[in-house]
Amino acid sequence: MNESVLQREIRQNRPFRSLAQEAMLGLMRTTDLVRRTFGRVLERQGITLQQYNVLRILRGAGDSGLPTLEIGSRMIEESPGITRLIDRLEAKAWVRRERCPHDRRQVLCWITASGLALLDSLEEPMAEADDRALSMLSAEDKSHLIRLLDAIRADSR
Amino acid sequence: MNESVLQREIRQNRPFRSLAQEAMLGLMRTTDLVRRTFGRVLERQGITLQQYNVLRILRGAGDSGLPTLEIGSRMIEESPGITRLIDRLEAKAWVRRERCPHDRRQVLCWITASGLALLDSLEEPMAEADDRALSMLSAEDKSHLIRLLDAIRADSR
DNA sequence: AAGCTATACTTGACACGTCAACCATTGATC
DNA sequence: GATCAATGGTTGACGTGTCAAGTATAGCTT
Repeated sequence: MNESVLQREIRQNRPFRSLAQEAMLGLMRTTDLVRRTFGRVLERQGITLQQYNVLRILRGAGDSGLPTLEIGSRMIEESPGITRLIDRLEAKAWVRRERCPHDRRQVLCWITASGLALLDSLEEPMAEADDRALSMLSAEDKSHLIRLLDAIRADSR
Repeated sequence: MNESVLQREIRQNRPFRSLAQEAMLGLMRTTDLVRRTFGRVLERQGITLQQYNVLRILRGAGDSGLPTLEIGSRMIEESPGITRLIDRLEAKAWVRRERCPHDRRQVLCWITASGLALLDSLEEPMAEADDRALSMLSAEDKSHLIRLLDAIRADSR
């Protein structure tokens, strides 16, 4: 009877139903772990992972800005969360919002200069965190992991 | 210039800093996706993914039950969340709690008969969800994914 | 121009994760 | 046996994900 790594990790004697189950559980536990690792890097600057993601999306959008829901669709969330997330970013002056004159239903969002400065200061520590989190994998392993994950997402949409 | 799958997915023109960054982002997006898939299966029974995990842990513990924080440590969370999570499970009568007579600081938790029945009824739909989520991967792919994830967790602890 | 539907949010409610502060009980120390 | 630190849990506060319901604006239909 050979016990898997994960099984021992969660002190569960019941065997996995299938490879698929073991992989899904591993996926969730691994992601929770790395998410917390990144969270710790970011919390030093008073920012959360989701807020960081939004700022990066807005930086990518440049001067033209982005409507609220477009930001939401580039993350994975449903809409309602985005409004409040951006409320907090605006409160910290990392984001500026303005009702769009052409279509008054939309609210356009831009990253501010201080938001850009924040992202700059996080560039290096975050790159380090990425590398450290996967330092045990070879380049080939990382590429393979990327391909496997791409495949999972491609099919479940 | 060849654009990665993920890059197109998030409509971001900036290239990834590294393979590690691309893999991390892929990990988070993929997990969010599958988490929501499972969530939809479970919500039909009025239960969340975390509650489901706790019930499974308690089923594994059997008649001797488990102290509150021990449950927490088998999940990934910090302690405070567990108390309230179990409050909700107790409210739905899927879990029973009792202060431990030998060490009155501890609160032991057991899954109830109706909790067990709930798990039984979820066994099949959850197994199906696992398989469907990874149906595009061969057995070899799944094993490889499991190994890669195990390796990541083993080193970041 | 009035009415209808779709779009783009916004708000309220509830489940979680996480931190900090707190309370009760134990167990070791003096 | 009193004191004190450690252990096990709970509570409050805040950020977030998600659903359902509501509001304002656009744009098409008639």
